[in-house]
Amino acid sequence: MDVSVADLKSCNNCPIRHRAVCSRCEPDELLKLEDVKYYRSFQAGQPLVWAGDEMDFVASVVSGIATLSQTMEDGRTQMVGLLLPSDFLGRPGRSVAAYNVTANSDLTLCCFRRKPFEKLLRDTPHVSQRLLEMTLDELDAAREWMLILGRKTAREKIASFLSILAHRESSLRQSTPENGTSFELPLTRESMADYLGLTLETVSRQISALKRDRVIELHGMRRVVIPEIEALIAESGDDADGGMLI
Amino acid sequence: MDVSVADLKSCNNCPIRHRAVCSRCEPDELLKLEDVKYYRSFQAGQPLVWAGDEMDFVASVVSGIATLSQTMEDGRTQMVGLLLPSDFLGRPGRSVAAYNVTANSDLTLCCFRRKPFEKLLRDTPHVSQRLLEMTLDELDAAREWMLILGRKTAREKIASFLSILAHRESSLRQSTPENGTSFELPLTRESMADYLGLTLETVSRQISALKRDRVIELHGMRRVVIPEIEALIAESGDDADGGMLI
DNA sequence: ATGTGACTTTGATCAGGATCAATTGTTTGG
DNA sequence: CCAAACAATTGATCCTGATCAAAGTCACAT
Repeated sequence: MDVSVADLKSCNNCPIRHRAVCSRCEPDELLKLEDVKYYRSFQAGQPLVWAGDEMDFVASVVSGIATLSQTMEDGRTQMVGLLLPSDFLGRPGRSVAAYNVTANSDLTLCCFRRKPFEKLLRDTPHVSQRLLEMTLDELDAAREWMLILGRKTAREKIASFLSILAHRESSLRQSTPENGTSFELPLTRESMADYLGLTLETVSRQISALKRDRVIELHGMRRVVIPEIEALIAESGDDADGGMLI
Repeated sequence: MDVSVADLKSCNNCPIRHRAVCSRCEPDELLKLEDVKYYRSFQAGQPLVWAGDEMDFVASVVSGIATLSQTMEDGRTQMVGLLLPSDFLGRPGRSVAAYNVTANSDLTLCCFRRKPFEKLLRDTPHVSQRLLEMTLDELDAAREWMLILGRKTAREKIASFLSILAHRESSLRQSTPENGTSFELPLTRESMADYLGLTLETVSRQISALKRDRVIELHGMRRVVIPEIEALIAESGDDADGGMLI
């Protein structure tokens, strides 16, 4: 799924064209966007912005995974956002980053200079409407996440996270999760811990426990197979299906 | 701070006029809003909507406090939103409520029928721009809240919550929190527990502990006095000041 | 192949908060 | 003024997940 920068001169064959903040744009609006856009790439693990930094751009994630996180003085870290391809980074109207942003894999961003983008936001309703929609989706995801953080047990947290990933995996194929679905874990144990408000040891133990109980299979350390999606959802503590956060 | 429905026929003397979703509207836009608006009042404790219900309106909170919460089958509850006067309830483009909404005090809403409001959103940029801004603020608040839920100790959670309230209290007076600030707790111990991902017993114990340690004073069960705001913030685990969520 | 460093697993112990249970305090309405 | 319902406090005990520690696995460069 790697996308080389060379492929991206034009928006026409952009892989996130149909979901990103620009998805509703008419051809003439796209032209205005192209004027202020540029691509940047980052290596896995690289910090992108620190909370408090000046940030003179906003961006769409083109490929790879970025995370937003907050850190307390003593080092405790909580992830507060997971940015996947087509997700939007930055806040119009604010020039100072509120969170640490890290490239969790090799990452390509489609950046827009902030000032011109803000003008566009005022002038082209298709952009601001899409951004509103995306922000509302993110808010829903954040609220689902709050239930996970505040009320779920460690096992339920892991099962919820895995069923979110399974759901997203199958939604890429425009289907619903089915038995035998498999995917790569996009995060290390430590990042999962920061996502779920756990320690990395607890994450590891609970993954081992789910494996022992035959709820999941592990092939290598990263590839997960879900033999029975219903069983996983049952472990997540959700009645229907573990929230379609992402 | 009670507002009788009779006072509100016109938007001109509306108490939330300057902060609500309508705050950027021109007089002619306000007229369109007035066409589709109506007021509803609820008593303290009354459930307003259940997750899954049809919801044919969106609304601004005029006075009182409403909460959004999610419940698991076994009854575990997590509050995911706290709606204060001027906050917006409901999601344009979605007719089914995603959360339980409860009136936590006597409550007055300024409701808009959903369909006409959505049309307005498309036609009047001032409304959609303001809604985007409010949604981004809510997302920031949700992310601050995620740090509290995922990584803070019970004592830090209570201290964070109290310093948020202190901050909001003094922001009503357009100042920063100062020593001797006092305010009423707007929630019961149980609601605080649902907010913070704790049990009501732990909430009670930690409030008692903060009182014992002279970080706060309690006058009656609900009125809190903060003798030294810095001391409270230090207990919250935040470096600067415990997040200006609300 | 060997070593290095990052990542992961597993074990032993501890502590913070949950749970269960009993009182006490506060409103409300008769 | 008292009963009843609700809200809050406090105590005793238990258990989940954190912490401290060690060893195992993997990818990769030399």
